[in-house]
Amino acid sequence: MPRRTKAEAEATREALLDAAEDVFLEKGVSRTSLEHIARHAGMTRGAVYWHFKNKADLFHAMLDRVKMPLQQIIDDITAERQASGPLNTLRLATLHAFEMLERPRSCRVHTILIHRCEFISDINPVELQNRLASDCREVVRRCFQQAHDEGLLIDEVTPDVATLMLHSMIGGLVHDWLRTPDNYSLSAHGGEAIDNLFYLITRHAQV
Amino acid sequence: MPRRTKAEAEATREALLDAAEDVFLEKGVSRTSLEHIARHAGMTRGAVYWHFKNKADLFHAMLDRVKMPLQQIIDDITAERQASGPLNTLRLATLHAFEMLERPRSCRVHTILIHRCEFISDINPVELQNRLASDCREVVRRCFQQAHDEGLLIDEVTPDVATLMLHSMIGGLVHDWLRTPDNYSLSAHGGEAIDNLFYLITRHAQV
DNA sequence: ACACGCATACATACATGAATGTAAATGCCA
DNA sequence: TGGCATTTACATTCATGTATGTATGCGTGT
Repeated sequence: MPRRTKAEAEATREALLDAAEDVFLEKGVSRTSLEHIARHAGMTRGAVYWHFKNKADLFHAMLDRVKMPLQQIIDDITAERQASGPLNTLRLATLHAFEMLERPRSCRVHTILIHRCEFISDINPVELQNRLASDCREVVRRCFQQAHDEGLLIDEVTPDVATLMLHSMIGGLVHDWLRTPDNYSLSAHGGEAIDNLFYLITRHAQV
Repeated sequence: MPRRTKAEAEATREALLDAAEDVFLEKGVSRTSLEHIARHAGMTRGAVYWHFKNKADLFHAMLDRVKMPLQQIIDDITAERQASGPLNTLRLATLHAFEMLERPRSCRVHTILIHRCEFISDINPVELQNRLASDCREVVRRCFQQAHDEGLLIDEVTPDVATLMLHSMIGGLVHDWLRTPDNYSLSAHGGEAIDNLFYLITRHAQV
């Protein structure tokens, strides 16, 4: 059994995570055995246990390889708050999250999270999503509140309604797209829907 | 083992399906054993196998107990096409689907389908959802096309964009709600978002 | 109405395979 | 040489599907 360098061990760990992405995506998390992941990576099951405590640990490590789209939106909003106005901030943050999500690994991992897993030991993917959704909704609502206070939203749309509409549309676009990510571009289609929504709720100068 | 009457046997079958809903919801489909379902129903595993071929068969029977929200929308649109104008037809169909989804069994079964299962033998829940989504999108798009042809949509919104927005919003609202169905009313919140969307895309008389 | 025999609707037993986690072995390199 | 990063071996549990057992309902004939 050749002893490995640190770099080689790290490469093994990455190979296992890559394999997990592929196999989880293909078979779903529950029906994937650690043996299968190991073989897919050209290793044995012992190597999986050397690097990860169990399937849940492996799953967590896989999730940590990407940033959640809603977390991406929160970060962008927080970072760009003063940059280009609240509505544009929101819009750009959403479009950016779509772009990030279209990266192969992000797409894979999020498909697994949304469509390929139920519970993993003590991990509840639904709660994970819920927490992020709540956080994001709050950040978005504050941004819409600011837009409203600055008179940028049309009168008929409150910050709460705007938040509800944007948030649900993002969720629907992402879930739909993740079901068949090769069929169309999230950025293009999703971006179009989002741009239209912002157009509709934005107060335009009267001419 | 006393032989049961036909009515009793049917009651057993229903009890098993009820148990499946409860246990699948609690533990996810993959991690639920048929033994657990049987016990939950006060039966043994033999009873499950008498009534259902396997877990997939049981799962299918459970799904057949409810109508999918998107199928509900398709049916309503098809049935009410000439009734009250395309936009109102769409709107009412959507609100109706939300109402139906709020029924306890519908809520349970859809939560299981969306958030509690990966693959079940040869069943792919994602494909199931995809097929319905495609069908519904097509029906909705035709309805929006009709509205557009009758000059009911504002100029800036094409039937395709309207379809994309409505469809993704419905999806997002439903997915979000199913994660915490006890926290708020889908009909109320979802209905509000939908009403606002229709308000925004409808051409209003100029005064 | 009653008796009989078959079939049903379960409960229980059996056989098997798969997956997990842990322990022990391995070989190489710092 | 010791220890690391793996491979291999071991022990156990769980879940599945199938086979078998059981007591009664049901249908039919008298």
